[in-house]
Amino acid sequence: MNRDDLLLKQIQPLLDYFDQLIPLNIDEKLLVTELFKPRLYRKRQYVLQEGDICNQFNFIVRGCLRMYKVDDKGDIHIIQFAAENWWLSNIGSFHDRKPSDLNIDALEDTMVLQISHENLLSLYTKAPKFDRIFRVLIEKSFVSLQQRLLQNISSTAEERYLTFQQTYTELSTRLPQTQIASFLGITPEFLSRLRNKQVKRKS
Amino acid sequence: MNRDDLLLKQIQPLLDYFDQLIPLNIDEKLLVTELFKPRLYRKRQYVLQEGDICNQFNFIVRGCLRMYKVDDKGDIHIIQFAAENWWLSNIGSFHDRKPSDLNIDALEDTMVLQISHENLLSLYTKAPKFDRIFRVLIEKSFVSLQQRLLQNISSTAEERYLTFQQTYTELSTRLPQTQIASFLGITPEFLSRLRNKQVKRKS
DNA sequence: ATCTACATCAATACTATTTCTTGATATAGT
DNA sequence: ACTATATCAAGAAATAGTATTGATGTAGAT
Repeated sequence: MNRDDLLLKQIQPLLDYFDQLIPLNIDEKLLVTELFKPRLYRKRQYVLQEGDICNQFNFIVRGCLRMYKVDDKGDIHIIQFAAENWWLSNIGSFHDRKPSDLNIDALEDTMVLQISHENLLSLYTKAPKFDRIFRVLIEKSFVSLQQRLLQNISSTAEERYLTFQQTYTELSTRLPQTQIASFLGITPEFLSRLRNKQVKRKS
Repeated sequence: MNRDDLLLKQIQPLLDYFDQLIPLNIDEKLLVTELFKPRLYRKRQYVLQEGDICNQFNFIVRGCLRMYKVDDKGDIHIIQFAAENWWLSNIGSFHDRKPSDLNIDALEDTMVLQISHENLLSLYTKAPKFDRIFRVLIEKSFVSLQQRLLQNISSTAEERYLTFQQTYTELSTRLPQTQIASFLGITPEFLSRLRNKQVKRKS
């Protein structure tokens, strides 16, 4: 397999993703292949560190990232997980070119396809279809964020955990409970007790 | 503690380091505080990746970095370790602004203070004393590099290991043997046998 | 005032990952 | 042939990460 084939194989999941939203023509596919770069992050590695400007828009090919805020007490609050075929970046920092107050790091070894701010602008210019694609994609993220907020203001931890299990079935078994707890906004101990209750109820 | 105090506390080890070489006046200290940025790298995280231009000069506050070359076979050869109060960067790449053929990554969670190429030039211009400081500091690195080379062309693996133990007593217990082996240019297995021999000889 | 939904702390248990050791066998240079 | 070293594979040991449990505490709702 030569260099081009390898690159194509790495980019394929992203092309598939776009194609499913809105079919691409060959020129658009070529553009994507040019402008997105594959990159491997290893477990625990930072993708974005507080204080830096978020310069990449990330599409996850495999693995899992988390975006979180560290509060004054030093506690971590996970805003979002992103696994296969999800997008993640600090959109605020990315668009306004201002230092990020959030961190992104890898919960597993993670392969992403990333496009820089500059290249994304150039993509929009050269192929306006991507304006639409990225609008759709951000709307999707927006909706799931809204649901999460709603959940948070209206439900107990137990209900939130249940919803999490239903919405992200795979993640709920794949990720360490500590991470899920931090996502739900409870302590790992309490989550452990909730799960215990679940198990007992079933038997 | 407010933001400025925090920053000052983080920068202090570097100010102390400079002060010990050549005392700084208040303006110079202020410059250092402005131009060096603290940054945390996590274990295994890249500080510099082959192909990128080395844009930072790093002072290690705590933790440990390694700089290494990956050869055609994919084997790793460690050129330098750098722990507390040492400097590390790919000077060739840094000065000539050309892609690095070496990698730097973190063996432990590591806090560095780093100055960008641009800011270092500006530091030299604004406070020429730093020309002297950085000359001295590079001379020190140069000397230890020379000694290492001499060792390598003139000694057996066993002798090299002994010298390593004497020169970097702490590192020789702190770092995994795999890393030390790669630094000495032998296999971890062989290092294990050398150590075994040492232990037996003592008893 | 007490009940519910959570938190905190500490100890322990469990699991996975990393690191080290050992034996067997091979090779290149003196 | 001997010495210094490598390679490969298996297993042991050490460390780090994750989960569970008990005891105790607290704020807000009823």
